[in-house]
Amino acid sequence: MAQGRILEAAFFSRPALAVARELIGKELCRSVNGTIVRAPIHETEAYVGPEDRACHAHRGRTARTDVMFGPPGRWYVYLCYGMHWMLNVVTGSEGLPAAVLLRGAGDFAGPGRLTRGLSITKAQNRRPASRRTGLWIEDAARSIAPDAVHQTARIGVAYAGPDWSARPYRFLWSPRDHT
DNA sequence: GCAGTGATCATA
DNA sequence: ATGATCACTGCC
Repeated sequence: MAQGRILEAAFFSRPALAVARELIGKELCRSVNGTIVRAPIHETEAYVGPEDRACHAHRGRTARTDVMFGPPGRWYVYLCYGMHWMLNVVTGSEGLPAAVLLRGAGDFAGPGRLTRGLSITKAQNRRPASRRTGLWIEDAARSIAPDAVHQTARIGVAYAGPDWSARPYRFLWSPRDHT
């Protein structure tokens, strides 16, 4: 299978919502022990900045959220519920904390299953998305029909309050949908 | 429906 | 030092 163009900082240095939408259909690529796995991304969520009450950076710059304040195109990986690694990519301008959570790719449905399936842990935290670090994203050969990308509220963010938790910042690839 | 599991952060 | 919280998953 042909390799696509590797997405660089220019792709990620835009608002999280645009990046989250356009990541649908791109290929998440993981290299472990010389074997490369390419998984089409089918579910993402945008965490748009410090004003976003669901975004970890809403609480300010801490040891954990520091990476979101840095340059775009780096991985933000953190542990949730003591056992699940969550994989995000930092977006937007340096100094403005925002990120996109990768919730599903290939056969992996759910953010915790995705990281487990691709052997992603805190070892990838703060590293750039690049071939060199073994975890990157490529443009896909296939194109996604615009009406195949759906939006819903984000999952598991009720703590953010009715306004922010209801915003349609989750993007889903639903190729078989018909209306 | 809810327990597991441990890093993180606010509070002291 | 302590306790609450948590961008989830799997099993009841």
